[in-house]
Amino acid sequence: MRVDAMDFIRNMVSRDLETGKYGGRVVTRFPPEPNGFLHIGHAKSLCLNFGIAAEHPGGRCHLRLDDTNPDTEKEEYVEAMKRDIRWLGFDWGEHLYHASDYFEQLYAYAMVLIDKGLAYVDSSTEAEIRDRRGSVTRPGVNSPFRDRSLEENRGLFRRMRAGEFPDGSHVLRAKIDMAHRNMVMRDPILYRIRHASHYRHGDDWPIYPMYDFAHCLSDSLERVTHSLCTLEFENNREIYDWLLVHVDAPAPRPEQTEFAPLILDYVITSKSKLRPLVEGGHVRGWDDPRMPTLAGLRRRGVTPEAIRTMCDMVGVARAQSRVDMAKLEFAIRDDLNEKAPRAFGVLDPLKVVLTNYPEDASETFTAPRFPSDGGQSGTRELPFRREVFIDRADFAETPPPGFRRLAPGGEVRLKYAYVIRCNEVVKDAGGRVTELHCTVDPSTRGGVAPRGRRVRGAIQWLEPGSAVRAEVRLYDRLFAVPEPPLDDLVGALNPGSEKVVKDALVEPGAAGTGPGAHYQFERLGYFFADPDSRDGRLVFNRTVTLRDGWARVREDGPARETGRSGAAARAASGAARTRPIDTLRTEAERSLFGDLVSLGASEAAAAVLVRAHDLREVFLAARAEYVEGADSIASWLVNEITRLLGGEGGSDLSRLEPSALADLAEAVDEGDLSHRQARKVMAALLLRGGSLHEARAGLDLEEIGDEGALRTMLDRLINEHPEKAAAYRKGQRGLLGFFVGGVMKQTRGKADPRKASELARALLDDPAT
RNA sequence: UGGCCCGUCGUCUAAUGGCAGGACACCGGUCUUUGGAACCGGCGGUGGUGGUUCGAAUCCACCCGGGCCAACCA
Repeated sequence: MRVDAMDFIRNMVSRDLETGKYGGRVVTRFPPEPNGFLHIGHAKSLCLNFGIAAEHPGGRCHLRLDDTNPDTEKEEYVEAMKRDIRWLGFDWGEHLYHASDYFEQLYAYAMVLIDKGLAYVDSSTEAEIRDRRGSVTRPGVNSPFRDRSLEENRGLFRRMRAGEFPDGSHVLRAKIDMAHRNMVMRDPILYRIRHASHYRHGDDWPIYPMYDFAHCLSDSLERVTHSLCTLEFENNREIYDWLLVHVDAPAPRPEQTEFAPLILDYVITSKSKLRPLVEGGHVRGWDDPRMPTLAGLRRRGVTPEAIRTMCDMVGVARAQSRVDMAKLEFAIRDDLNEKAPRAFGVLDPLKVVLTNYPEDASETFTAPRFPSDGGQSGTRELPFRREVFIDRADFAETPPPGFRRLAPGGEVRLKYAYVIRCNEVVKDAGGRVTELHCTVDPSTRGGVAPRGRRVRGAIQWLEPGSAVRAEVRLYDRLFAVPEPPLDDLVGALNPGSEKVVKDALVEPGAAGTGPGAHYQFERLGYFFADPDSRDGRLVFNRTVTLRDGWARVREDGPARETGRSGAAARAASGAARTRPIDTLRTEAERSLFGDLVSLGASEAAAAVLVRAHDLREVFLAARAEYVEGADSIASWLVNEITRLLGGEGGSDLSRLEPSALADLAEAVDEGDLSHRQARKVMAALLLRGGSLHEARAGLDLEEIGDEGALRTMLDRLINEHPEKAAAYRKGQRGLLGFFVGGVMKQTRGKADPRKASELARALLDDPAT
């Protein structure tokens, strides 16, 4: 299952391929720090990075261990990560890298920065550095070591590398700006001294590069094209680019793009938060089937295909989001439905004596391994005798309305065997049901009901002599609440997240099942043979239950929630009308606002001009040349020009001649130029300056206003889409855009949209026109 | 309190100024030797207020809500 939607990152990659930005190369990377286990959140990144690489001929995805912190990293994590990535279905081929292998080159790059006067050795204490960094609202102050000479910095940094200084005595910092609005840019630390043994390089290095320094340069060294990371690194993009530029990294340089991390309801992925759960014995380990780690998911019985499908379903975007567990569950069931053979399992056995079945008789029924609607085939054997066990949950002494299973005096189908009727309920002294006396209907042998008989319920059963014992572990979500509070995870644990059934029964065919087998125990869910299964002892983990329509009916009481949607509720509460002047805070602003309005600007435009003094000056100058057009001029400035200035194109307000703006506004007001044409002209004016006349001359401003031509196109559209025309006439006004848009498309944007729009409306409203 | 980012059905996500669409969930139906699967149908959304435009989810402004940033972690 592949959901074919191009996300914003794939769009960007396609665009870069078209423009030849990277010479046709597509190189991504997956850069985990080997300090823990990979989890479901990593799966999204894995799918994205490896997915994009696989979608392009020659594309590559590097596996890079980001191992620049010797304190936390271990080889065993590297091995675990490789295993998990392969299991998920991805292959880095020969592209396995380690940031720690770049230490020598990184050191050389640091020297480049020092030589350029862009990095210095700071000998302040950690606390001093922190204090001098300022805060988000307060600028920082320069370190007293900031202006050391090049020689001094070079010497100190060399000695740092030589191991002459103790931990914490010096750091290397970039020299940027201690008052920078972005905290990351306030002279970020590039290197720290750490006399620790690195898992790969032992004691070779007493200094270690920081993430910001190592990451962009590692990307560059590997000639990565698209460096994809999660949203929390947004603020780091600025230092990423700064460093590559200032060390003169070769172009084209890698570029960082951020996407929203995968956050699942009822799940947390923070390694540091998960650790206490493992160490506190709240779970069976990092691979506990309730853990969000890939190892845990695997042990739960979740398949790599299911995880990949879920990632596809979730998509990739920049909006913060929380994903409903139902998506993962859907993906799991969707995959396992095709893969898992069916078997009978009884969790809580209840004895059924078939009083009219001969004491010494027995027979064996054959059941399919997969339902007839599934792809695979095969059969299994089910022995049958006078005594069988059914699940206690499939009997109700006083059945609720709609109950389709066994009840006193009622019938149920023992799947693939017989329809039975319950005649007597036997209880112990405590009133607990101990066995049921039933009779089989011999005419239903094989479980088939004769024509005309409708037996709604069909349940699984097992013959005790042949059934095999198994331990079954029923798993549910680890946490009881969708957003577990990080400060009290233990308190948020779901007490029912694991229920162990020691003496469950499974059908004889499951005997000898080795770890790693998937089953669907009919009507119970999907199960996975745990690694604890050995020496004939069977342990099954419930991966996920089956979708259960009956449970929904039962649990949804009469009071279903029918509250208003969030949006409707919000709309009802807020919604105060705001006038432009109300957005102004000071008296001076309001006074200026009044002046602008009296000069002819609209209130909406005036409120913006009050705040933007550069636009205001252009307004004043242009208005002086076209006084009656003050309103138009203000509007152009506030809407179109602001838009162009905010875009990528390199527009510059200083290039705009006020007189050209005045001329343009006048030309539009007098019908000499359509608004659409004027927008093109405006873009040129902001890019290249000059007069209106010059700008117009350099542009193709052809506009098709010929009614006959427009009419021909519209007639055809209406004839080709009679259902749209009818819907429009029925009140679906939005469809006007379909017809106008069609004309615009056909003319490659050259039709006069106003005329096309008017004509379309006329033709649709009155076909006889 | 500063900077940056983000708000589209309950949830996730499309629509690159031109038909607000898909998936999951939910509801109903058909079918059924799994209250499963499959199939059919339904419900349901552009955070708010103004503005620009022939036309706004998309552009502009303000407001509201959310996230990230002040490790010698990544």
